[in-house]
Amino acid sequence: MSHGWETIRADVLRRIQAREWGPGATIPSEEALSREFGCARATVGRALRDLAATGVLERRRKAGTRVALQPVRRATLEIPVIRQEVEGRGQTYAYRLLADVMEQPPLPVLLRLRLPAGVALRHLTCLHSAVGQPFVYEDRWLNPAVLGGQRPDFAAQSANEWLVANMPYTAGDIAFSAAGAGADDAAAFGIDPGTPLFIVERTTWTADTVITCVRLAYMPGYRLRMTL
Amino acid sequence: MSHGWETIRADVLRRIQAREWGPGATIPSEEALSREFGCARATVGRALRDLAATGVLERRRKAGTRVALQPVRRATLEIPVIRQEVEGRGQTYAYRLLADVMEQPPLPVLLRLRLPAGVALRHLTCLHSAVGQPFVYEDRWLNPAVLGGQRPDFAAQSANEWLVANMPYTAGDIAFSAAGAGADDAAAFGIDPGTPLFIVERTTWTADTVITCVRLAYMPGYRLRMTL
DNA sequence: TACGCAAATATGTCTGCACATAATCCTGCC
DNA sequence: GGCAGGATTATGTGCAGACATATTTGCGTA
Repeated sequence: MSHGWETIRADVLRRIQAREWGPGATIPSEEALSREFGCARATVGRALRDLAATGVLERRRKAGTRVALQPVRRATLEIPVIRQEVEGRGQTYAYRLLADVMEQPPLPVLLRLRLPAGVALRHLTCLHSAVGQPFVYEDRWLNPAVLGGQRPDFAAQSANEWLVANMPYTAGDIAFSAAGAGADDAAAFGIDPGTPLFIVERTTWTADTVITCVRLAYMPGYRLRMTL
Repeated sequence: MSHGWETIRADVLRRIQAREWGPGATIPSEEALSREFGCARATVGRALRDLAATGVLERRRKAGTRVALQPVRRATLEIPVIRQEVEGRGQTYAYRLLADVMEQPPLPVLLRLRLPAGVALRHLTCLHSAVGQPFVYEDRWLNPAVLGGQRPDFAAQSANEWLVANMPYTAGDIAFSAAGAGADDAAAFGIDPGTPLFIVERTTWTADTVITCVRLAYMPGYRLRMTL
């Protein structure tokens, strides 16, 4: 009857979609299902665990497995390096460093990085282009301590790429918003101040040290797409 | 030594972060690791599979398991019903239906829904408020066929909530962008046209039928946050 | 009635084993 | 040297059984 746990997952999902098991209903136990499908309990468990991970099912010991009442839509967003995003669309990518200075960051940045006042950080601004057109204007604050003696050439390699290669597997958070172009943004893109721009702000850190805090302003009209 | 596959996952991750196994390096086989950890191969497999799912490892049969060279950042975004998003912050939620008519959608909507020209859809506009302030202005096109004889009262229950309850587990895509407030948006929020707004556009369908296509305009200053 | 403890139960995890599958590696032939 | 095809090998999946753990349920008692 079945070739594999994916078949079982598909069948369970089908029954849910067909309302055979309605929202909130408790579905049969792993044991019962394994008898029905003629396979081991572990195999059913694998299928149900996967559906629970995507939010379709909710499982609790002893209480059993039930169809989620308000299925939370979960979407996984893959955040590529900007170079890859551009080249993945078959366009030519270019990068230019605009500024690289040590200075004290403004208060909001300090708060987000949980740093005391008076600390100086490396402040980088740069421009990513696709097909010669400005694509993303980047404004980054970097903790110089993470360089650890190395002196990467941020004019040649973007800080983002250096970080993925040298400080990978970090924790962080990310926020999306819309904002009117500031003076810097307007100059970078050659547009009027106030033009709506899509903004991404990221903060990353390891267990003990803050690494970087970056604001990315995307070209007017940019859309970030993902699949549910 | 080990209490469970999560311990093993943590230890493997630690070694990767400590550069014991650098980016691109092939790590020992499941067999070797299971001997080292003193557990069954399946247990190691579970840990490595999980790390592969989060993008830290790349696995291929026969080739073995290697540390991802360019670890793709994956973030999982949970998309809540707007009511839950507001109430989850301890704020009072209110909903008001502004319009509900049958009409022919504009071309971009038809294209996204892959419908032929001339089809009429149900066009709903409504406003979600938090603490009495406009929070989201919603502009939705709904395929009337999915109602299937039911006549939900969209003045009392938002179309979104009706859909999660009655047409759950659908496929779809979602896009984020920034746009200047149009006339409708400006009227809904009481702001100047052109004010930058955060826009979410969603299209959902089942295997065979298109369900709905919605544009959500969030209040000025809204930030969508997620954790890496 | 209310409360607390014990039994029952469904999921969570682990073990050991087996076979399937996909790549790579290597050998031998041309 | 180059190529085809088989041997090798690491992961992918499955099975059966066992024990761990979290809850619920129900029973007995205050």
